[in-house]
This record gives sequence, C-alpha cells and structure tokens, in this order.
Amino acid sequence: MLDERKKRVLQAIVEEYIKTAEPVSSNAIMNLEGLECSSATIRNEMAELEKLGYIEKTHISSGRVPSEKGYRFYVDELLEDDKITVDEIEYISDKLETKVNELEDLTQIASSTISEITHYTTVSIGPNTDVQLIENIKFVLLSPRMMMAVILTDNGLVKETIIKFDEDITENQVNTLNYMFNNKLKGEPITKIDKPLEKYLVDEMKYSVNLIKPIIVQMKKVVEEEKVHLEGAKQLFELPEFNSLEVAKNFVNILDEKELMADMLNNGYAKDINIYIGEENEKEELKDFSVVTFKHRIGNKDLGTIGIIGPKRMDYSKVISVMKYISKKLSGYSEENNEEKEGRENGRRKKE
Amino acid sequence: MLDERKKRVLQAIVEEYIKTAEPVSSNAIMNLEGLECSSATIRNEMAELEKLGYIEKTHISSGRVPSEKGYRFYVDELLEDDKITVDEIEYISDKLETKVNELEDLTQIASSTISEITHYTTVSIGPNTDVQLIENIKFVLLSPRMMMAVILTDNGLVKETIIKFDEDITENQVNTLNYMFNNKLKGEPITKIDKPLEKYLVDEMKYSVNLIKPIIVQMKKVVEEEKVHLEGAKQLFELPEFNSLEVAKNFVNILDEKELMADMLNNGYAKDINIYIGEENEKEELKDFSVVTFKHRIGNKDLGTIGIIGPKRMDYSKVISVMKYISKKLSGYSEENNEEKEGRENGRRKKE
DNA sequence: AATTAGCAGGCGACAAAAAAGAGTGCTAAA
DNA sequence: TTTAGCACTCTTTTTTGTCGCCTGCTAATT
Repeated sequence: MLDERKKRVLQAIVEEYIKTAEPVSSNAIMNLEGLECSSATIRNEMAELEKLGYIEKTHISSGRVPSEKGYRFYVDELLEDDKITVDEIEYISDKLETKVNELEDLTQIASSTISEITHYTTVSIGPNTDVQLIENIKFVLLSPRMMMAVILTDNGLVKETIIKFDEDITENQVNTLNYMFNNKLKGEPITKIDKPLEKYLVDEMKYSVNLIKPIIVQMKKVVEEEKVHLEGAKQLFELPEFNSLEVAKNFVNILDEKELMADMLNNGYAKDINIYIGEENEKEELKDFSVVTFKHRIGNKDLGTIGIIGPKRMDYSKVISVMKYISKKLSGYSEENNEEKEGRENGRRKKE
Repeated sequence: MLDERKKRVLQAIVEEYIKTAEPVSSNAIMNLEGLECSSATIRNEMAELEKLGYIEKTHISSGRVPSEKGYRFYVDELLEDDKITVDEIEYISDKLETKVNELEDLTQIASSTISEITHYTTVSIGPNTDVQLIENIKFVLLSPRMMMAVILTDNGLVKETIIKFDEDITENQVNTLNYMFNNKLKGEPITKIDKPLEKYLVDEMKYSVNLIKPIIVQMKKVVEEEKVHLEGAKQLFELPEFNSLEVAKNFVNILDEKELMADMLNNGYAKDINIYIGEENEKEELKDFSVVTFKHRIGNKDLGTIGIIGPKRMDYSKVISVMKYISKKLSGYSEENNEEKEGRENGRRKKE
C-alpha cells in the first residue's frame, strides 16, 4: 500500500498531467499542498512510484507520466468528485428542463450537455433491447398497401415503422392484427418479435405469410436498430495529443463505425458508471483513449447509455461530477414520468 | 481561348495531379497522348497557362498545380464522364436494388454507395421542405394524453411524431382533427403547418389552444427537421492532403456541424448536379475542399440531395459518372413508385 | 516561326552536426 | 530522513551542407 505522501505525489502528477499534457517534473509539483519538501525528496518518491508501476518516463531523463495503473489507482482511490461549478450546475439544470416529447430526446440532451461541459466527445444510444418490455402495439393502415406499426415500451419509448405489402390489406385484417399482437406480446420483451413468432402466426394461427412476413421483418429491424448519436467530435482535436496524425486518424475511424460504438456502450458492466482506461477498452482502436460510460435512467427504467470519449488523461473528476449531477437531476423526472404512465394505463384499461 | 495543345496540357496536369497529388513537371506529362513533343515545349505552354491563371507553382522551381480557375475550366470544358468500370456498374445496380420500405432509405443507400465507390465522404439530406406537398395526415391516439401524427407527402416520404398533451383527449377529438387537418392541408406544402394555421384553428374554428398548440409545435418541428446523414468520413484521412493537421481539423469541424451541411446542400442552384471548387464554396470552412451536390429524384419528384466532399483535386470525372449512372438507375424506380402511388390514391378515394 | 537541347540557378527535402535545455540519479552533507 | 549540488542523458531546436528536381533561358535546329 502506498503511504500518504506517495499518494499525494501520484495525485499531483496525474492532475498536473491532466492539466498540461506535459511530463511532470519533480520541480513542477513541489510546494503543492501536502508536498512541502525539496524536489530531491520528490524525486526519491517518484523513483519508487515508478518501480511500483504507477508512473512512467517517456525517456530516461524526462519528467513522469501516469501509467494506466496510475490512472486506475487515481480513479479508484484519489478522485474527488465535486469538481463542478455553480455555473455548470445552472447550465445543466437549464438544459435538462427542456420539454421533450420523446424520451429519446432526453438522452441526446444529456449527451450534448456533457459534451459541452467537459469538452470531450460523447456518444449515446437507447436502452438495451432485451430490457425493454412491450406495453402496447398499434397498427394503423395508411393506404391499402402501407401500414404503420407503433410499439410503446414500458420505459416510455416509442418505435415506429412503415410496412409495405404486395397486396391490399383491409381494416379488418388490421384489427385482428392489433388484437393478436397485443394479446401475444404485451408485457414481453421487444426481442420476442422474431422468426419463431412469425412461424407461430403463420403455422398455428393460419395467417397468410404474405401478410405476416413483412411485418415481422420490418418490426424486427426497427427494434434491433441502434441509433447512435454523436456529439462534439471536433473538440478532441483541440487537445495536444491530437497533434499526432496517427491518433487523429484512429479517432475518426472510431467515429465512423457506429456499430463499434454501440457495442462499446452495450457491453458495460452492471454498474451505472464504468471507466475504461486505455488498454482496458475491448476495442483495439480505443487503446489510446479513455471511455466513461454512463447508464442513465428515470426511476428504475433504463433510458440509454452515454459514453464519453477522451484522452487517457481525461479529467475524470469533472466527468464523474457532471454525470452524478445529471443522474440526480434525472431522478427528479421520475415523478412526472409516473404520472404519465398512470395516464397511459388508464387508456389501456379503457380499451380492454 | 486556349488552343488545343494548351487544353491538352492543362488536362494532363489536372489529371496527373488528381492521381498523384504531387506538383506536375513538364517531364511527367510529355509523351502522353497528344503531347508528343519535348519537355521544353511543354514548359513554354505551361508558362503561358500560368500567366493566364490556370496553373500555379508551389515555389519557384516546382512543378505545376492546377489553380481553382484551372479546375473550373477542366470541369466545364475538358471533363469526360465515362470513367466508370463494369464492376462499379454492377456494384451500384446491386446496391440500388435493395428493397426499401421508406424512400428515405434509398437516399442513404445511394449516398453510401457513392462514398464506397469514390472513397470520398458523402452527406445526404431529405428533399427541401418547401417542395413537399401533403398527401395525407393521420392522427392516432396512443394513450389518453399521447397522440401520434403521421404525414404522408407526395414524394412518398413519411414523417411521424409523438405529441403529448396536458389533458386527456377523446377519440372524437382525434376524428375531427383528422377531418379538419386533411380538409385544410391536403395538397398544400408541408410548410403550411405553421403559426398562422394554429391561429386560424384556435381563433376561427374555436379549437382549444391546449389541443392545437402542441400539435402545431411538434409537427412544425418534425417537418423542419433536417436529418443529415454522413458516410465515409474516415476515407478522406487516407489522402495525402490530410497530412496537414490544419486540413484534418477543418474537416472534422465541418462534419461536426450538421446544420452547416444541411445549408450547403439546400442552397444549391437549380441544376441537379452542382460543383463547388474551393473558394466557390460559401462556407469558409470548405475553402480547401470541393463539394459536388447531386439532387436525386424519382420521376420529377425531389427525393433529397447528396453531397460529396473531397479534396479540390477530387476525381470529378469519376464522381460525375457515378452520379449520372445512379440518376439513370433511379429513374427506373419511377414505374414501381407510380404503381405504389396509385394504390395510395385508391385508398384515399375509399375514405372520402 | 516553332521546336528543341542543354545548362545555370533556385528551392525544397533530407541528413548530419551542433547547441540549448530540461530533468534525473547519485553522492555527500545537513 | 531530507536536501543541495552536480554530472549525465536525452530531447528539441537550430544550423549547416548536400542532393536532386524542375524551371527559365539561350542558342541551335527544323
């Protein structure tokens, strides 16, 4: 275990490096609070921290840079998460109070707010498909060969899609579809809209395959679709590490692969906030970056995941603070949302 | 006016520079077809072309690079647009035959196909709002306080949005809304969904403002919304001009501003294909790039605009060829679409 | 009059050498 | 245990020199 002064030295190095992006010398951090000693003493401490693997030299006579182990220790043990200013609090509150019609928009607003405050790039994605339950399905005929399907989920999301047919459809058919799908799927996860369901409806329930197949195919598609939303890509280019074309190129490659990002956000652990530092990222392309993912919810309902992509020397402290504050703010939404849900449930009862 | 050989020299310089991105020397282009003379002769021609402003030197003893005037002349007078291979034709045909449920997807498919074949970045956007006519509006109650509005336009696009109310809505109200909106708006441009309409419905028709206002606000929003779609951003980073961080940064800045791109695509001239070279671009950020915009349609109905962003030494020839071929292919869609439209019109008649 | 061969001169690109600067490790003293 | 001091290492920046490319010009040729 590190003694207090070593912790203090490590913290100083990490924070200084986060601020300047330059290797930190013994001179630079002496005289800081808790480090009132000579640079020689600090050099001795640094030598030991290096032996333990928390910091590294870029070359033999350079200052020190945190290693990934060093960042990890910093994040786990030394981080103070109250680095958020009054102005920022006000700005966030303001943003989150925007009235939204679709909850999806809320995720995007949270995402762009985080990007604006932290100056890092954010990506966001809707809730994991397998935790969403179907609350209601509605088919609406738009023209004889064109139908719209609307799925309401328990977390308040709405998914719609157009379905086209090669033959005319009657209002009657739409009505039985409405009945059948709701009967079969209400309360089930949306992933239940699948091949077996198609088989069941055609083989057992004797629906025409020409009718059912396009419906299942299209609904399955819209349900599985991951809408990745990106914010603030250009901001990272202001950072000194982006002077390396290699890094810049890597970064654009990442952004260009939406599926890659969707993966990244979905494969988080159970925790609401996860931090992946450099090599800890599963994706090769992200090994020079740190990613913080943030699953946000209203009440206990998953609303989606936001990922912050920044350099390894990301200002973890600021990022975590902002997330925690947003989390807190969003739980305030909870009551409003409950009201809404009651309303919807009444509606359902009326129809049954 | 340039004599034939000067044209040939200019053409050779432009094409060589497009291929290599290196200043073109008199040696490099001699012996090309139509230029069977010594390098000295070519140097004389080059000196004159430079005096006329078609080509430039990067430094006093360097080879020549086309000026923007040079590119412009090349594009207007020298370009041959049959630079498309059999493989590419096959690839495009294949892609465009994908079955789409929403015409919007077709624009995206065209856009990504172009990006894949040319290796440039493409952006795409739906049709200009003021050319789209309302064919049908449908309101559907999803729950007592939540309604969905669907707008079908004459070019086959579907726009949907959720509207939330602070008080319960009855099926009856929805029915009169359906009647009223269709009655008032069928055949009108979608931009007619605006403040004055709200005023009319509330003041003249005595609808409750609590009912109408959210409808108009939300529908207006969805109608005006520009969905910009981006494809192949990373590809430009393979180009040698992206070795300059300055250029790379500029490029990411452009991509990050979706409104800027929407603007760019909307402000085209009447022609279907427009070419903007360097400074010809309205946007300062694009002055190092060339943009080719391509308004594509089925029959005479605008389906959206695709923009190709590349270096000034873009392979205009390839780009134009691909676009023309896609245009041709899409007109094949026309018949299918007409069938579809007839179907829809039948549906309308039935309801009236 | 148009074309060409040949050559001097200008400039960038690259490499090697030199100089400057920053920070460490170590030693010896406090 | 801490500190002052210094030699040493390595990067960064600047300087210098060389090489090669390409042009413009001149004089000769067609």
